[in-house]
Amino acid sequence: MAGTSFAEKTETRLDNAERLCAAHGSRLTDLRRQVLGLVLEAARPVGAYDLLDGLRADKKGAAPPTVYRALDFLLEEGLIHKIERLSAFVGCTHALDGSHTEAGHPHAAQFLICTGCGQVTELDDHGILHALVDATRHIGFTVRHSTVEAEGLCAACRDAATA
Amino acid sequence: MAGTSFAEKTETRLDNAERLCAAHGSRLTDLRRQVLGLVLEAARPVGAYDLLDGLRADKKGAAPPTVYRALDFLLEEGLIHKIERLSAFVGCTHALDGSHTEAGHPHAAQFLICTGCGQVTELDDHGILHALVDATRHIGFTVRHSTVEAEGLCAACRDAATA
DNA sequence: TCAAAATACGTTATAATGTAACATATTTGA
DNA sequence: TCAAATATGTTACATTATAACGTATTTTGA
Ligand SMILES: [Zn+2]
Ligand SMILES: [Zn+2]
Ligand SMILES: [Zn+2]
Ligand SMILES: [Zn+2]
Repeated sequence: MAGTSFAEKTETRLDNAERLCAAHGSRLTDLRRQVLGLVLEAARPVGAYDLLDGLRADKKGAAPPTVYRALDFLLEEGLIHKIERLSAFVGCTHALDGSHTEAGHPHAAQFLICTGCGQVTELDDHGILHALVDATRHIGFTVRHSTVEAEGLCAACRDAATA
Repeated sequence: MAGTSFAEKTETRLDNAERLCAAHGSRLTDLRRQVLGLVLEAARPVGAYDLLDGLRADKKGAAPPTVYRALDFLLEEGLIHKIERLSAFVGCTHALDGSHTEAGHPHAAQFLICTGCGQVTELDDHGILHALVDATRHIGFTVRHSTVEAEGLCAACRDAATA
């Protein structure tokens, strides 16, 4: 009926997402919920075609527009982010786990991509955003949306490398 | 012989690029010089396949790997940057115009993309980089490379919009 | 100088990512 | 209940990028 079922933790986050959508007057349909679930269950950023494979376990013959439309919706609702350098998607921890029940609108975030283990960490650092706005204001540029992605090594991978 | 010839200003920058390469022990070959010239003459970020079309004016039958290899070289030399959100390339003003004759190695930069006119401005703002490093250090993440791209309106387009 | 090694380029084929366009189904609201 | 809006299915295609292998050129050192 509602397709695949996910781990409990994921279902909790999906329920959070559903509430956020309802609060915006939008609908987290079964399909969108399923795609979001697939994103959340992945330990790492997932590509659109990996999601498509996941979807096909349930809905044979699903085609790219199906997954891209769901992703567009989830991006607009601020439930996921796209990592541009990887052409891949991650759940928004801010919206789905945070105590910020008011969240769910697109927000500025920063992503730390570990080239060792592939993990991506989401930051929501005001200092970075301020520095960006400061630097752009005095040349008259108005920032509407920002992409900040850093590649490097997480603490665990750095320790493993120097050991 | 050396393919297309470019505007004087471009040739000057190409000569700068050639000096930077020589200083690194690498070679700005005719092909690479031509691709860099095409990037520099474009008023805006250029896609790889637009560059390929440009190349074909001179070398009929050129294929994608030709242009991608040249782009890879130019990226490694720090002579151009890739704008991830646009899958397109721009010359590095820092390396090619700057008084920084020591430049030419990849450096952290920030890009302001105007959605009105398509112009891209390169910043080299230490405050942004510091904010990023500060925010990541205390969670043990080591930044190796950063991508910072902001979309919005440049001063001219903002004025035109509010007029 | 000349051959071996390294570097750069040519060529073909294909992978990976993303959309346009139009048909059908479902939901919403008067 | 029926029209409008929203969501999904389906086909075909556009765009971006790379793998693999062969040839040409340049560099290096004997
Ligand atoms: Zn977020
Ligand atoms: Zn790691
Ligand atoms: Zn630069
Ligand atoms: Zn503008």
